[in-house]
Amino acid sequence: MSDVDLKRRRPTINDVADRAGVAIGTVSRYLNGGEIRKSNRRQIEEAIEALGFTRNAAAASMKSAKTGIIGFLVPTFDEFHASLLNHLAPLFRSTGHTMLTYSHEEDPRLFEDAMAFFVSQRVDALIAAGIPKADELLAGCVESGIPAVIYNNDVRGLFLDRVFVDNAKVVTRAINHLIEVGHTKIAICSGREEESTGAERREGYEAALTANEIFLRQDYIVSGDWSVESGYSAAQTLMSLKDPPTAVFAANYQMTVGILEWMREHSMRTPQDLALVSFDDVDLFRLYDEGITAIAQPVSQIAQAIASYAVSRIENTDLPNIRSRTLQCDIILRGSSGRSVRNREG
Amino acid sequence: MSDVDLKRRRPTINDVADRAGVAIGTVSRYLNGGEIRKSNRRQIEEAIEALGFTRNAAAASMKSAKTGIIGFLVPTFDEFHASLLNHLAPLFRSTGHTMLTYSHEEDPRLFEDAMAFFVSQRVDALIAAGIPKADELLAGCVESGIPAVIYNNDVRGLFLDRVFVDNAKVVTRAINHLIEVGHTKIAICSGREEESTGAERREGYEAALTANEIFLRQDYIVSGDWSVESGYSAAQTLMSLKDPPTAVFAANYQMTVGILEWMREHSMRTPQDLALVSFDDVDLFRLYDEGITAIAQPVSQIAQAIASYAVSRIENTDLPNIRSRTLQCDIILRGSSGRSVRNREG
DNA sequence: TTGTAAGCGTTATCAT
DNA sequence: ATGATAACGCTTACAA
Repeated sequence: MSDVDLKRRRPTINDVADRAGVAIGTVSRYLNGGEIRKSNRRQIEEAIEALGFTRNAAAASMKSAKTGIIGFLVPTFDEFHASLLNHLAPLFRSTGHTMLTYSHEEDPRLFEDAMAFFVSQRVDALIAAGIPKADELLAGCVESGIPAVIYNNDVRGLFLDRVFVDNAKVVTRAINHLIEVGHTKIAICSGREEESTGAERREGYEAALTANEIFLRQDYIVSGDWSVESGYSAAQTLMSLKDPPTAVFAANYQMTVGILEWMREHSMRTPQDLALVSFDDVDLFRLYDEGITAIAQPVSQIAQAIASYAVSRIENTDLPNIRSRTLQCDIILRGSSGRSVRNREG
Repeated sequence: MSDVDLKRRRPTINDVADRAGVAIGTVSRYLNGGEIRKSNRRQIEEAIEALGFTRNAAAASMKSAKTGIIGFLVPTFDEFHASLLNHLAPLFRSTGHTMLTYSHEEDPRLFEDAMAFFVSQRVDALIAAGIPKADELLAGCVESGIPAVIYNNDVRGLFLDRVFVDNAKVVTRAINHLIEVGHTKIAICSGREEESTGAERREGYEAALTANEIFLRQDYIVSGDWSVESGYSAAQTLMSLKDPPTAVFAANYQMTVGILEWMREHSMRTPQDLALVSFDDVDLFRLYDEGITAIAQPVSQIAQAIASYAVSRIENTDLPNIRSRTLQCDIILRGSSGRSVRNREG
């Protein structure tokens, strides 16, 4: 049968058993780390080596419930997720799990595809950022009994573990800092308000102004959509006002990049022409000019919380309560929020 | 049996068939898009909905050879890979494939784990950056008949499709640019020379100097390991020379960040104090000061080449020849390589 | 310790 | 178009 040559049928546990002169049960036990007579062990190892056998995970996972796979639904491979994934991978690895990613680009249809895919793969757990409309989709996963952990955006009313950061609180602190330095004309370039991160960051902004009895000017509140472009046009909008702000808080990294681009094109510098504080901290902010003051998410802690929730649910399928963890962010003070020359209120 | 409630046994095609009052073969045909009598179709859809059935991919892939999965062995989620993955995902999606990532952190053991995992999952194809020692590992995958595409670093002697960029050529052009602007004391912070990208980028550097009859000073050649730290110490080393360079080429993004950090700490600016050209282009380089001249890899084209090689091999398992594609990079001229005041050779 | 055999949830091949 | 049934490659009792 040259058929074997052509089709390259992969060797199975049967082939290994044949060649080693033992039963398939023995080979299986060998593969799963059971006790094997020394001579047989050698035979089996020889056979596996010679045949180039590798266990078919699909077949294996049909009997044993666990696949060892944890599926991560990545919105997009941005800096935050890149960092999060880099932290998460070793954590899952150390508990014997394999993390696989599937990117959905925040498209609900792709999110659904991703979910369906992971469910069909019978992953042991799912990690996802809550996105608008995710609730219905995640509900199905909850019903099917697959443990899931969500982060970033809340999804109400589902039996899921959650890991968040205290967006509102840290933003309030950041705005307070701008106020202390002398700013009163403080604008915000906010993210999508349908997402709880977007809403919370804006709430934090408003809370700070209110607490300091600074009037909430609607023209200082510009809604972005997290994108670089929306940051760029927010800067444009704000700086075209008759009474432009002296400081702006941008609710994420990308929008800050957009703002910086606009400023560069208009030869404006920070903090002299506009003070700046950004959510998320990246290389750029450390190196840019005198530095961009930024809110750093505790990525390592976030990763740890996610991993521990996921793994504990896998190992103990009937933990009765939802767990929820809200972590604190740090503010990294840099030049962009420094005292500026001409920003004292007249 | 409350057993069902507790264990939450997932509904199978059998349960669906029972409830719909048809045979499992019919349900299977429905699932795979076959012709079904209208009344039955309705019954089946009702049953699937009511039961919350989802096909078990593992079971399915036991009979049909294809899994529809393409495995990507990611070294680390850095900016280049983030971008590459973002480009690749939709391409594979459009051909009906699912791209999954597994990160190996350039650790040969993890690389091996990743390979074994994907092979055991019977992925349809594998994408990997060549890493040193990858050859032995990838050899196994070639033997087992899984098509693979490698990029970035070459791995000689294996039947694999390859996608590269012309590292040497573009670096030569970049160095020529520095020479044209008046530099002769040009240093390099090179990457790992065991990797072909590292070696080629250095070769490009040397070729430019040689062609311009500039003596190759060994003290201007500092070996880094691609990391931020190695860039930082390279800057330190170079600028401590009695006769320091006036320009430096850094072989990747991270090392440039390290160099910039060192320069910032020592209040040096670019290009006045040190001209700079970097491999890889990122937000930072566009926004930094007067900008950092950078070599931009054609990520979109790289993704397209990878996807087309992978998909064509999956669809036609016996393409006789290895395909190889070498793409050209662009040089984005910015301020950091501008004519500097005090860099004319004395 | 080992062999035997019964599944696991699909797909595919038959008749019908 | 549908139903019955034999694989697919493995794990896991159970018997030996």
